[in-house]
Amino acid sequence: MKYIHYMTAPTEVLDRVLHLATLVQADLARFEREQGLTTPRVHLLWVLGETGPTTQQSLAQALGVTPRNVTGLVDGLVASAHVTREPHPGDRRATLVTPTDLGTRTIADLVSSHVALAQRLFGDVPTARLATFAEVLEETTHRFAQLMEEE
Amino acid sequence: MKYIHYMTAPTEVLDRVLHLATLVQADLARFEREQGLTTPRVHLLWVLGETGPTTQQSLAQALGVTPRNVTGLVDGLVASAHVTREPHPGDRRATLVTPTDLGTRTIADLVSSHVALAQRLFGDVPTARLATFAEVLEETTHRFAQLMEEE
DNA sequence: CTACATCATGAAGTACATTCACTACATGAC
DNA sequence: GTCATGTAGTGAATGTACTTCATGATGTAG
Repeated sequence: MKYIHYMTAPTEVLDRVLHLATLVQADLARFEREQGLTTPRVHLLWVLGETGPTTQQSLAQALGVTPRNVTGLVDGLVASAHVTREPHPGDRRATLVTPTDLGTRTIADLVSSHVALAQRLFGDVPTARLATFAEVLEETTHRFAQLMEEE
Repeated sequence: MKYIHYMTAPTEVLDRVLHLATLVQADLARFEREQGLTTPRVHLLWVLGETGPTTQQSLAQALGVTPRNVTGLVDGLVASAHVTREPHPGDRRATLVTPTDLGTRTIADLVSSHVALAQRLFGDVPTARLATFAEVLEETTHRFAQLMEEE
């Protein structure tokens, strides 16, 4: 009854990757509901956790969105008391988006949730198989990044 | 260049999976720009390609959004002439969202782009390695789906 | 000091998504 | 048949995310 027949072997593998990505997304959505946050705001907090206090320009670049959009995201996170805008010590135009105590705790929860998810997913996979899995992933992403370059 | 085989950490593997998902997403974004479509609309078309003409209720369930939202997505796809609303033969309340010629062609392009991406990603991976990769994926998603059930 | 670039934001617009209320229609009980 | 109840789709209102364009404030090179 299906309109489309597309199941070749590589396609099936890609579909499984996408399925896993969907499940991971669902896990993140649970975290977001618990914390009363949204995906873009969590993404911003994640970047903030990696870099520490950052200008909105840098955040825009890291998130791949326009600076104007970061203004809106930061507005929301200020309203929910996850971050504050601090003056940039060396540039009076810029603000340093800085996590509050709540923000720091949220980022820590996010990281531990991420690690726990990885453990649940891959913790029981035998070492040799997991190594092969990771290698194929690395080769694949590397080759794909090269293909993107060529265009 | 590595001579020592360090044990692969689950978190590192998860990060690689997410990285690959990001690259795939970027490839889809290219398709969307070319076709003048958005991710939710492409998703709807994809489902339509799998199921054939469908009620908006079914689409809402398949997409995991509210029926009201499907109304809006279908409005957009009707405006861009990708689908039409046809009367449901057995239920005068319902409409059958049906791809137009353009919609059918777009779905075909989407599928072939999907297959081509899979080929570019996994086409050159040796069969045995790809099989292990797919197995780990399957075990992982299966185990994870079970863990989600228990809560 | 002037010219130009950069940081953040106001204004305006589009898309996605929600909830709530409502109309039209279907279906099972009597 | 009629009545109660449920289902399909949409209008209204709202919130978030995202964009482009314009502007004020500040930094920087000449």
